[in-house]
Parts: sequence; C-alpha cells; structure tokens
Amino acid sequence: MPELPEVETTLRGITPALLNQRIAAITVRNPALRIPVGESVRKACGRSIARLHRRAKYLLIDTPPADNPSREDDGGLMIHLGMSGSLRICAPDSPLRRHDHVELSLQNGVCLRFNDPRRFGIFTWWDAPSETHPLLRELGPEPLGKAFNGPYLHRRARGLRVAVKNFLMDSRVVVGVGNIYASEALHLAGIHPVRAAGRVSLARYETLVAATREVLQEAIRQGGTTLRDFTAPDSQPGYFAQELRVYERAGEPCLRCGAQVRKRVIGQRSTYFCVNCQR
DNA sequence: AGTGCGGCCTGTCCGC
DNA sequence: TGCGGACAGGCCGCAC
Repeated sequence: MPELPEVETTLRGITPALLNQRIAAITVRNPALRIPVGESVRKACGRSIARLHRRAKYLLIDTPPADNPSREDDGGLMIHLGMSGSLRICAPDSPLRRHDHVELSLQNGVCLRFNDPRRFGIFTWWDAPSETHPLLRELGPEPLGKAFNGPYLHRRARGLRVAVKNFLMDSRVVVGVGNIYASEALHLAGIHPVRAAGRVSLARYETLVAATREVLQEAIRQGGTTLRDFTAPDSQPGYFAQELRVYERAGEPCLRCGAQVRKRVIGQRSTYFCVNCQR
C-alpha cells in the first residue's frame, strides 16, 4: 500500500493523539509480521512518547526512559506499513477488525491499532538510536531533503545500466519512492522509465529531482493516494488518486499530449508511461 | 558490484 | 456458484 506520502499522512494523523502520552499497555493479537512481534515491544510500556518521526517509510516512536527523558532516541517503537498495513486511532472498546495485529493503549484512554492483512509490515522495538537499526543504516537520502539533488543522482547513476525507474525505487539511492510515484515522477520529468540510469544527463536528473519532490509534496497535501484501501488514522481516504497522470491509466489519453498511456512490466512491477512525452 | 528474480502473505477481481 | 490464476502501493536475500 503505502509509499512516502501515505506514511507521512499516517504520521501526521497519529501524532496529535500520541505525543507526550504514556503507554499503558501493548497487546499483541497476532505476532506474525515480516519480523515477528516479540516480547521486547513491552519495553515501551510505562514510557512516554517524546517524539514521533519518520525515516524513509519507517514510523519511529521515541520513548526515552523515564529516568533520563533527554535521551530521546534511547529506545522506541519502529513501525513499517509494508504493502497493506495501516494505523488507526480509536476508543479501546471499539470493535476489533480482521488482521488487527498490535494495539497500543495510552493512559489517556486512546488506542492505536496496527492492522495488516498481508503481514509485510513491521512493528518492533529497537533499543538504540533508530538510525543504527540494520534496516535503516544503509538507506539513501530523503527525497524532500537537500541531499537529494541532480548532481547526487547523476553521480550515483554513473555506469549503471539498470532502468532509471528501478534506480529511482532503490532505497539505497533515495528512499520513499515506490511504484506509483516513480511512474508519476518520470512522466512529469519526461524520462522514459526503461532508459538506463547511467544514460540520463545531469540536466534531466535535475528535472527528475524537481518532479519527484513535486509529486510527493502534492500527494502529501492531498492526504496520500487511496487506490484500494489506504486510509489515514482517522479512517479518511487520500485524494491524490484524482491527480495521477499515468498510474493505472493504461489506454487513456496522456494528459499532456493525448497519446495513449502504455503499461509495461519493469522489474516485475507495472509501469505506466507515455512513449510520446517520455524519452 | 550490479542486476534480476523469488518469496513473503491475504484479498480481490476476472475469465472460464 | 465455484475455482484457478493474476495481480496489488514493499523490500529482503540470494544467485549469477
């Protein structure tokens, strides 16, 4: 399901309800996730939530120990929504849903539930600062940060023959760009998704960086993209699907030139593009 | 080292 | 109405 805008929407949705609240209990109803939910998540019990933030598509809930609240990163919960995960804020007595895996009960009575039908998500505890976690250590820059720029992409792409779309979706290169937004950004930038990453000029990488930022920021503004089942923590859908230029629009006219949008599988993922506008 | 692919899961939809 | 197969927004780990 979720790419960066959906994770960001989720973060913004849960933050007001969780910030500075004490965690009273954690209930694991089904530990079967990409990483099995272990007993260690209980370490968060009794601690207060000092900060909620995001790195790539990981949601990080910092719960510093009560005896030393200034050490914000000393332990916290790490959540990844995988393909089908979602978080929702609800009352403790609200009915459980199929595939509710973990539940966080706060002292103020609010409840956070993690639901994930396909179980590709993660809900885990990490003792050390989150950036030292093996899954976060090797990640590339944030797409909305300064380190993601034309010269950087151009340099990283040197000599690579992989399709530029796969390159853009490689989390060691840049994080947060998934299958929807890769197609969208490449269309906006006028770059053919199959073009070898090493054969894209610096100028066009500058354009691609701007396009990626624009697409992601607009999607965040619209509350993410709801194609099938994404909802924010308040159960509201995202509205960016209305703005999609090529994704899932095979056969329909390109909004720029009117040619038919094509669909093609690249790296086992459906890819949408306009052969006329993208070279 | 870069590249491509299988696999993890369930739910939904489509064609027969 | 049932059934098999394809497909779905992520990402790791492995073989070449």
